[in-house]
Amino acid sequence: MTSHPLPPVPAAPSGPAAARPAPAAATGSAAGSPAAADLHDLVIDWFDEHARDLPWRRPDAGAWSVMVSEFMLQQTPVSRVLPVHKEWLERWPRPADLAAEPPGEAVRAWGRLGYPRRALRLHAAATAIAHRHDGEVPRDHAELLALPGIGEYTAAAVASFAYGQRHIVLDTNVRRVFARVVSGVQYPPNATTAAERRIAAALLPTEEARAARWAAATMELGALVCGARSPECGVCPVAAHCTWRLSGSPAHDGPPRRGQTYAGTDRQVRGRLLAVLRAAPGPVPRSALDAVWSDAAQRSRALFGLVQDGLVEPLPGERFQLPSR
DNA sequence: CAGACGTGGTA
DNA sequence: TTACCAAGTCT
Repeated sequence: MTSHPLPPVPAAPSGPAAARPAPAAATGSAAGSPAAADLHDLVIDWFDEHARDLPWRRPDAGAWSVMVSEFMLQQTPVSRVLPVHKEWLERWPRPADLAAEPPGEAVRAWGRLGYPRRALRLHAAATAIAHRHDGEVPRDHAELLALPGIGEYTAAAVASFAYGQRHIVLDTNVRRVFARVVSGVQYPPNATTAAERRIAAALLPTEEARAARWAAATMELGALVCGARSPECGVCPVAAHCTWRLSGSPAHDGPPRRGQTYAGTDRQVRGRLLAVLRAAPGPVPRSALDAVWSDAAQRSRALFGLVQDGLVEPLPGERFQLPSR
């Protein structure tokens, strides 16, 4: 089954509004349709053959490895997570190992992954696990959701990937795949909608292990084939079933999808400030922090914010360090 | 619900 | 070079 013969995929129409095949008009919920089972086979077979060999997917990877990877992968590419995840698991093999160190060490080891509050939350989550869950990453979705830094997606991802449970795992990759294959649009809405959850629920395989496999497979398909910028329909296992493609791959219409500026923002200043703290072995004087940004007002605002967020600890004598507790 | 929150790669 | 994008969460 690893050599599932992919059906030949006709080239996408390149001309203007060239004769488009009638959009497989809303054939209704894919729920009961036999097409659902077909999709499962096609995507899972593709996954069997093309899934990346990632550390947190190996048989010997425990729930903690999966959980750490999920935190790191929130808004950060796999390629950048790989080396840091390895360091973390070697240094802190279990939640209790991380919990035993000050949160500042988590922030320091987070390096340049970005969004360092995730490091703080992961440390807090590890502490909660050590104290209230006997050191074991909880299996229960609600208990996972109650941990800091774990939201709807991550709770479902850990329960599904680490424990093989049946959950709706809706991340940006899966949402994009469903938007195209099922809804026939290029991109999903900005925020997850009830309609998307309904589609995901209808498509989720009944059998538990298969549901977990499906979750990982659809995510991987979105990451490797059905990319945001360059969908490679030529190698897509479900191109023949893709509503978006069958309707001529219409471009996204509506308001711009995002708008994420960075240069000159408080975020950039925070990043520079924290970089100084991470590089220093101990407390640093305010003068060292003053050097990273010329605008004094913005600088102090950013520093204040970091202290408020618990990412920086102020010390007597105008000195600062990463949080010691 | 919109906006804040880091960083670096790619088109 | 600018702009978008990368396995979200929290307020």
